Amino acid sequence: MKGTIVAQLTEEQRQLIEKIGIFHEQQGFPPATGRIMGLLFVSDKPGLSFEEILETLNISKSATSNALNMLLQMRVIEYTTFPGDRKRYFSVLLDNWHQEVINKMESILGFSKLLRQANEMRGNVNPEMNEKVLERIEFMEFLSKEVPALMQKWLKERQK
Amino acid sequence: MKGTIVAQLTEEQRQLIEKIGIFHEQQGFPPATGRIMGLLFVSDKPGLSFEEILETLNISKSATSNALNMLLQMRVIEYTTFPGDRKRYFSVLLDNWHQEVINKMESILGFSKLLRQANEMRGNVNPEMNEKVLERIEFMEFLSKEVPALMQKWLKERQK
DNA sequence: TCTTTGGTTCATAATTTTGAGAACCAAATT
DNA sequence: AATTTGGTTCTCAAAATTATGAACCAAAGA
Repeated sequence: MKGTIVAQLTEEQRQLIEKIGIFHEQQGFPPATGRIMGLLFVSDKPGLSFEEILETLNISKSATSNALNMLLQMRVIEYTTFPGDRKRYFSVLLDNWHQEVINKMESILGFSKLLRQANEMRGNVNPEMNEKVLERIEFMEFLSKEVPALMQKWLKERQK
Repeated sequence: MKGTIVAQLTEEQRQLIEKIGIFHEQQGFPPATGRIMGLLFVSDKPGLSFEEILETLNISKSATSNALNMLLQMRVIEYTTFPGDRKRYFSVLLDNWHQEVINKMESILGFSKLLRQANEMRGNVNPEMNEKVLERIEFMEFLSKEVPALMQKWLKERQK
């Protein structure tokens, strides 16, 4: 990994990377990890190597390694390889919205199960609260029930 | 605030509070703040005072104050007062799912705007990526467009 | 076999977050 | 006027998170 000179970013690009980074931080990503997402979205290359990422963002090797592995494990990025080239070229995984929505729904459903437990545990001391909590549970369940149909509708709509 | 003896929690309740707390941590709440949400969901009282919260969860006054103010500001809890009683009685805000969904959609829409910028900035060097990113943008926009109708459907469905 | 490449892992430093405890304060009570 | 109540705010310590730099390593190339 010699000191390759990497195409520098414009101020515009830099700013957008930071904004995308901040969005990801708000979703629970560590800063450097969010910035990598920003870079991968902003870059016009089909894939960026470990080295390019590290140099363009000025982060250390270890931070880069950890961040990339985290993003791979979360299935939000992917990489391509080429014969005769040991490098991996990372890019945003763009085909996973389906799975992402499903995961979100599962998380919501998990919470609704906890609320159901809470409702049972509370007994009928406060029926008004039980009812309201139940309403919320049912709304969550309604959402997860409806979402598959919504995704179908989307697929149909953009097919045209 | 004298050393009032507060109804202790069962082990079952304690565990459920922790689970609800962990769910909230995953959504970005600090631990104590998540636990307060757990307590408010599990408790069968219509509202818990500052003192009761602090004593049942064994957290400090300052942590309690900060957490409650944070939750109030996020509009996930509310409080009731009674004439001749200076205390506030805190409870989970249960009527805000509508606003919560709207907020989430706005956040998603904000991200889609960033992606649109990224697409413009990239130009047409990598048309395949542009197209996939655009697809994702449009999916997000589709979601925000469909969600109001979905909420209407929910309202209708549970009216019956 | 020796070196380079493309990373990973480890120890540790810097930063951020979180919470405790004490001081403080205004309104109500004595 | 003094005290109590229901908190808030400040300072600081502990803990957790994030990132650095160096050491390390396996595969490939010279």
